[in-house]
Amino acid sequence: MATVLKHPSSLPVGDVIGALALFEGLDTPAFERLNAAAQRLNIPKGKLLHLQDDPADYFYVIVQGWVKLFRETLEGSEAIIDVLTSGHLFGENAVFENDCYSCAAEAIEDTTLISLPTALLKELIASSNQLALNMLSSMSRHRLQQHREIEHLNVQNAPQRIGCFLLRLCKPDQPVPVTLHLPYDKTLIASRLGMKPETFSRALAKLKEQTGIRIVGPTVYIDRLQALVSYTCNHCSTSFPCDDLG
Amino acid sequence: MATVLKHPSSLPVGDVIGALALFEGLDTPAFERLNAAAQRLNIPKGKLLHLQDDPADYFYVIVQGWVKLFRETLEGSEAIIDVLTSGHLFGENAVFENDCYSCAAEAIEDTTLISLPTALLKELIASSNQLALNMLSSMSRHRLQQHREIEHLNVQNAPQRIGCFLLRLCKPDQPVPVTLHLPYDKTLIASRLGMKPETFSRALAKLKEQTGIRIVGPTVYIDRLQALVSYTCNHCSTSFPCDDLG
DNA sequence: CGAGGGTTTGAAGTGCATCAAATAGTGTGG
DNA sequence: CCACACTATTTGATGCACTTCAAACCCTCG
Repeated sequence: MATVLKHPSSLPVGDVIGALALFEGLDTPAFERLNAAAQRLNIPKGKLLHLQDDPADYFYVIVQGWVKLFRETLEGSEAIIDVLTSGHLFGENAVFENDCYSCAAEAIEDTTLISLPTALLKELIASSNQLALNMLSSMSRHRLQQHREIEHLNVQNAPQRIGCFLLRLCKPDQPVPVTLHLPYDKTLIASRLGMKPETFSRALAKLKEQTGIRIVGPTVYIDRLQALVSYTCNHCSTSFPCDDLG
Repeated sequence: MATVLKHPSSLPVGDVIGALALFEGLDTPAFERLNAAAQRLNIPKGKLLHLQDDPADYFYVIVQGWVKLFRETLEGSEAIIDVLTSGHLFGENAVFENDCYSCAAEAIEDTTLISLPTALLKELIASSNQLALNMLSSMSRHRLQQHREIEHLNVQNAPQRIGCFLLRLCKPDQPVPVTLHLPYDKTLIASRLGMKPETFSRALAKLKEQTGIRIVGPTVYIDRLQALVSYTCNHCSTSFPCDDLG
């Protein structure tokens, strides 16, 4: 397991925090306090950040890298709840949950985080209505996202879930043909989509055959976007481009 | 389809609103405005309340009855997102979503609702930090609930999902042996748990055989709670009693 | 080159869906 | 109170999708 990160971000902590939608419109004193309490962390791939039900003293902003949130059963099987990257937060809703994390979190790539005390967030939310509103809006987006997740698990089959995953990687203004790079291991994407690695591999092959996409290692070429959309989105209540979390 | 409700609730609108955790600690003027804008609605079973993406002028409090929230695909298959009853709210997060509903809603039993204008909620949230905090706490609970839902779909098989559903119907202090009444149609429970009615029927039979529960029509007797818990909860990260939404 | 993890492929099994039909339950009008 | 219609539920037979177990392949990195 690497201890040296490949691409440590060098942005000042304040800039990262300042760019977050969550802290938009926050008054200067509050912002200063956040800034003073923020710590930058470099986390190697594979490192466990916290377990479910751990006491939550800090929440995190991802500067760069990837983090998976998951729940693990007594039997050892795990369900991935979400996989997050730059600009996303996690652990922040512990504030409303007995101050414990509701999921375990693990860095799945070398990752740079900023940690902030949950106690401070709690205090600031209570005193700043602006911050509370931002938080509400962020939660609401997540909630919508979760609704979609549940729908996907129910109504889409394996190749369609993969198609949907690929489409959500497409930037809205990207020119056809689209070239994508899978953001993390196929095994992990599989788990993220609620299937086994073997199933993922076979389902991807089927998707390729059905929609004419080409796959070279971790790179995917989508020559006919429309073919992918019509194979995938007819089985979903939201159609492409289904705007993802900001 | 009945037009007359069986058990129309007769509680004054103000009492119902006043009892909601969402409006706890709200100041009197705000409360008065809500009260003045509230309307009681008697909805017959089967009535569609709104579709996904409909403009959301009102959100609703369930006084009594059952409402399902769902998403429907172009192909006609539907995914149930949640099934709600007395004291639950729905439609309120449209406030953060372009003022449109993110799910369709349908009364699945004769139901009494109170409708409130989303515009008013939006305004009150912006001016009352207390209300914003209450809303955050409600959303956070829902979010946790959704995480569990995703986990269940991923790691539990059909009989276990049913077992989990039954356990969540048990009141925490209920004496063993427990007697439960299924709150709505088996077909609907099936869909709620992401399976077909035929599968539900067979899975329930299997659960019965495995855990010694007895089933008489819509009534379930749980003689050995522990048997049910151990069959069900070992495959989940949360153990009984997994406190549900308040 | 060789070790180890990620990925693919093959063969066999399981769980759930589907289609079809029987049965039970409920509300209706006579 | 009964016969009927209609819906909810169960049961049976069959098929498909996904999983499981096993082995091969590939790629990276020391």
